[in-house]
Amino acid sequence: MTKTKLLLPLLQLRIAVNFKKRNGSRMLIQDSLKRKLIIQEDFPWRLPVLSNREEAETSETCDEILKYVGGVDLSFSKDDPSVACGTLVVLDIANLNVLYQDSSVVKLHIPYIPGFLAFREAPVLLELLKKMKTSASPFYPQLLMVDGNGILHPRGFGLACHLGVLADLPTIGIGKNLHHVDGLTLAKVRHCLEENSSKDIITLIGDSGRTLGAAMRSKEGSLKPIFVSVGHSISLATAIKIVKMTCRFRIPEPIRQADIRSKECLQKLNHEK
DNA sequence: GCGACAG
DNA sequence: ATCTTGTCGC
Repeated sequence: MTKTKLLLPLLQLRIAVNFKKRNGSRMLIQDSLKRKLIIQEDFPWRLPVLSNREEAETSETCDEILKYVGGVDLSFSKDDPSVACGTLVVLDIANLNVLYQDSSVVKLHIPYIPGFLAFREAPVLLELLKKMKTSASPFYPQLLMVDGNGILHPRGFGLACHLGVLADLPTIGIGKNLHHVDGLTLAKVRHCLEENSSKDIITLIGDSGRTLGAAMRSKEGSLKPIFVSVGHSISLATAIKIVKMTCRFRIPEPIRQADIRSKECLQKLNHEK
């Protein structure tokens, strides 16, 4: 009896120390990957003109035009939270049709810790991208939209940045909830949105003065915004344009489709059991 | 010390 | 992330 009363706190202490150590090394990894991060335009293509897309398709120039937009998301099993399905989709930005889809069911060993989402989710998604690249699919994305933040992150290096750097792809981070960072709070954001009710986008500037992203009412008259931030090799202005082009509903279509299809994948798996 | 904390 | 029904509206 007394033994357990003594050992329990010791075990908890050990666990807490290990937790701190692991996150410390993860912070170092984030800092070192961050040196490769590009926060400006760095891609070979240009945006399509959707109002007259016929013309854009057969443009006289030989410039590359953005067409293949990827989306990634994970869903989790309700029975076993360590079982997840990662999905990669690629849509045609001109009509938002799904051109490619692939899913992978995996067992996760790393827990979700705020600020360290990438260590849990990135491995599966990178594997899906790698598989697509090595299979020489003609639809390999020119840009990736990620379910999670970019530089809107405690150390300026969220999941979207992590994936962008490691996959060497332009990425855009999309948050469905605000990660409270650099003095930003939901109350402040709501206040700003109410003040400028004419605008559907407000820039998120932290206490440090840095521009971290944008809160965007992607659906007409919707109160709940989405949070757009730069992932890799793109500017916030371009990221916002692309998000607008891909929003049929509140969540941009590439991410929404990845979400829907990853859930379907788990459903099927459950059904087979 | 307390609260906050993407998915 | 996940558990959850109906319901109000275009």
